[in-house]
Amino acid sequence: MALQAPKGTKDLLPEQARFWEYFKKTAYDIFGRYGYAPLETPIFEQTELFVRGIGEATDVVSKEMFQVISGENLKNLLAGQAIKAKSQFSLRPEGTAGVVRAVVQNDLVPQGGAPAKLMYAGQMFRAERPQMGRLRQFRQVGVECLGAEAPSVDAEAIIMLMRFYEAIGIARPSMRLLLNSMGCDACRPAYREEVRSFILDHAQDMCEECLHRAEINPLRAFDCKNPHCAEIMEDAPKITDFLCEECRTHYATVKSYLQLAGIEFIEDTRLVRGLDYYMRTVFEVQVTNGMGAQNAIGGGGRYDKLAEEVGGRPTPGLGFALGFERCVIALEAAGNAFPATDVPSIFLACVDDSVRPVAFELLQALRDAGMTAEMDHQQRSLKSQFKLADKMAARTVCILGPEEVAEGKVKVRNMGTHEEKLIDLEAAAKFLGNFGGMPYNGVMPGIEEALD
RNA sequence: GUGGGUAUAGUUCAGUUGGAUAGAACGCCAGAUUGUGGCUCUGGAGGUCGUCGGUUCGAGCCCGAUUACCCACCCCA
Repeated sequence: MALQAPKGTKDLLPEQARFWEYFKKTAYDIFGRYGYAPLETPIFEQTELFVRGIGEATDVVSKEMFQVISGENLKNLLAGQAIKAKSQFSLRPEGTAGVVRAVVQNDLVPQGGAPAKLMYAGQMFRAERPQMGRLRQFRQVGVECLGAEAPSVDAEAIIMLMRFYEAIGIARPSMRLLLNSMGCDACRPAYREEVRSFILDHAQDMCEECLHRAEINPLRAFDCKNPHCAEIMEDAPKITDFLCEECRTHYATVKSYLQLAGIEFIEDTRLVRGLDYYMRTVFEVQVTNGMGAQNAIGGGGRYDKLAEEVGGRPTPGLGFALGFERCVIALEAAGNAFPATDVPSIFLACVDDSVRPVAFELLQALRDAGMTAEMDHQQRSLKSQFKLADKMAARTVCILGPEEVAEGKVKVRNMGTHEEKLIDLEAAAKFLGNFGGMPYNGVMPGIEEALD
């Protein structure tokens, strides 16, 4: 059997790869207006960074990371030797930890300095069982703002996130923005305990999974898909009733900024994020139709303690990540095609094989002059060369036959108007440079005019 | 890690209770007066029916195993 791409990975075929480029560019354009600058971090990091940053008990860290190991260390490991912590690497399962590490390491938020606003785009890796909207290698675009605690940071991030979705063609009504506050070290522990005892009080009615959650991370019981559990959790204590004064004010301010900006949101007290570093503001954007089970196209929140966790000085942070592949699903489900990339091109058709060297030479000249040009490479008939030209949406076809070449000419055909003109081979590149950029149905200029 | 589903042409899929040369659409190739595309018409190429084994006079179809993919749980973007 032919070799295949690894499970859970996908090739981005040209159309999709182009869209990925467009997707990144659009994100960087929009986020750039909000002051975010690009940052590229390694695709693998010390495993310890993710363990400390994301949380040892999270699923992402405890069972979904791809380990990276050099051949030498693998040999040592198989021989029963330990690998130094500094040589234990994992492919990044998300972007935030690496960015925060880079901020700390490069001191991008010096004491008293302005916040560092950073954005990234790239592949993430999680060793999960693949399904719709869930791959082992997937692409995320994300932003991180380090060094500012104000709720305006949270609000503007959410605003630009929604702006981005609309810019790439996901209609506002098809999305819903969920918002919640998870409290902070001051108020969350008490709440957490409250939820834990609530679950234990209803132990006989809850699924086994939730009982397990009660001990590990009680808040995750809010995510349980079991309808019965969900029903019970409806009556569970709500985080919003437990927020401390600071968290309450922060949350209220974020909401008021969003309202000011006309961004609709749904307060969802059950929204809890699975990564340990989140606190205070958390949000998630979902698309409801055609997404399968994985309907979150983006999400994020505040993580004011993460920098310390990674060994830096206390630096508040906020960020989000959005999934490229899931956005593509949302776009396709809504019947939206990728933006067409209309590259006007020129095709050189050869009447017989004798003129191929001449065509080949002209082809390079056209490309050197900045045009997109192509010829047949399969000895096809003239007729099918024209079909090829059509397929690549060539506006112009140059016909080279023994007769033309003998006179040092080339015949230029406007595929829209069927107009044909004989011009000198030597002047062809210049002529086509002027003509090639014309609208499909445009009239060819006179030769003197074009060569002016 | 746990369930369920699918596997037939380049692609999307038909294929009746097991029966002779396995079909369609689209795509591809070639023609339809000379050296010229889109539309139309005609013809043609292309399949070890995922793989291995079993039942049977006979298997694309039934049984078992295996692999791959998909979907769901879980988790998350």
